[in-house]
Amino acid sequence: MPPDLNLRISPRTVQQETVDKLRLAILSGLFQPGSRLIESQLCAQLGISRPSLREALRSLEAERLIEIVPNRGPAVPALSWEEATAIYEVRELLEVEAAGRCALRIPAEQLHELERSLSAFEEAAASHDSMAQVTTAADFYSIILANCGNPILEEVHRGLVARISFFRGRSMSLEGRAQSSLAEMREIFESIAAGDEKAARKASKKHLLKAKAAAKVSMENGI
Amino acid sequence: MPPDLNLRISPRTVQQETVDKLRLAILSGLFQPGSRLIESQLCAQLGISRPSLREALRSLEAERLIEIVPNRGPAVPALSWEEATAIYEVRELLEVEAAGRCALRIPAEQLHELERSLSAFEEAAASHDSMAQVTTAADFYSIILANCGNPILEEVHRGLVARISFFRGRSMSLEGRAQSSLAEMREIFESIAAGDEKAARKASKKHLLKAKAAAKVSMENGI
DNA sequence: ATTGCAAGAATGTCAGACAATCTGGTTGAC
DNA sequence: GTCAACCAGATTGTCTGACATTCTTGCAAT
Repeated sequence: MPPDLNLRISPRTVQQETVDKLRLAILSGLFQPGSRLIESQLCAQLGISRPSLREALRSLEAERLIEIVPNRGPAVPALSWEEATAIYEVRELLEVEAAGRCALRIPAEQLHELERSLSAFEEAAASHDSMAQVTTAADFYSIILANCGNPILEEVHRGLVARISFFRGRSMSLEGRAQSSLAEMREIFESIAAGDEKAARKASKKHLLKAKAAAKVSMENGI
Repeated sequence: MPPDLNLRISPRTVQQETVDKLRLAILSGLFQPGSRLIESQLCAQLGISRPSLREALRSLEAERLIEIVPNRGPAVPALSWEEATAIYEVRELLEVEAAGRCALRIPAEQLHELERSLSAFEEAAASHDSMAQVTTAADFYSIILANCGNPILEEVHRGLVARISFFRGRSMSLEGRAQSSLAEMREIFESIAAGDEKAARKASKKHLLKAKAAAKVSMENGI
């Protein structure tokens, strides 16, 4: 038997496409937090039937990207500051651990990729494009999480980060935040490159605390 | 405006009931890992329609309790040891943190409840009823997670524990594991009762490492 | 202005249908 | 006898349509 090349491309189903489209719409802020989603409208816009849409909505509900109240339907939850804080705290736990592990085990090639993503963020930071900043910063952390050696850590982290995407855009556009963030990320990168677990943990923790503080400021100013 | 009394009991929908029933069936081991779930059979057994069932299955898929491969349908995933290890590692992160926080902030009444749950486990451990042991041990940790002050920590933890429920039953029935577990849990409880964060973390970590080792042994022996 | 009600909108749930895909066993060729 | 192709049944993916229940909203009445 030839090795399983995983060539059997699993066909993308309507429900998968729909979940992806809706997730993207939520993460990019197309649906305002607090706004309700009307099934019939979404069906028409996406060109799919109600059963398919409802399956997709259940997936997103389980991801906590939307809330479905019986007889009221789905809505994008408005994150309270307490909830956001709780998420930031768990994120800290995970990211610090991931950064520490990464320092001990990241392969050279992936380290190079991490460096490239840092450069991409540097460019975005200079360009004052806060959307690009969020994306490239997310890439940076994705690489760290992907190389920490624990796929569950990565999976849980991705789920949590998605839920606070709303804040990330806002906080990144704070005066000076991008530059500060860049310095912190560079410190993380260099600690990992040096294989210094302890320094990587410390730098990662510092970065997250500052990010949390920035998110708080932006929230208090924001609304 | 009067405070939100949350008296509006949200009606339980068919899909919620179904998710709960199926989740219970999976966690209790009624569906063997690796076995496929046939929609038509489940519909008949549960007395519901296919759309409702499929919504429930999507929820469980997002919880990672089942896997749905396009055109092959849902199945209970057979956890590999690597995956289980990864889950145990993240669980350790979360539980250690929760135990530490708990030591600093648990209210007296909840502490008492924790003590009661410890007694319940003690009783179960003496009775050689491994099902009761798993349940009561889960209760014990639920109380800790519920009082750590971070609902996200609790939520993520619950999701992870559900995925390794299969192992928990097996490892708890190992010779002497229940008694050993009891001693470890008592140590955790006493650290928390004393308000000693550091000790609580340490005890919690020790407990998890042993649980992981027990799970490994039971897995290697098991199949 | 507040309350109550009625029309409309939206959701929860079901039944039935059909095409696409997978599975397993049978047939046929070598 | 073994292996490959193939066919029938089973199963899933998706849609349409329908209807009862529940929520929302605007209007009317006090």
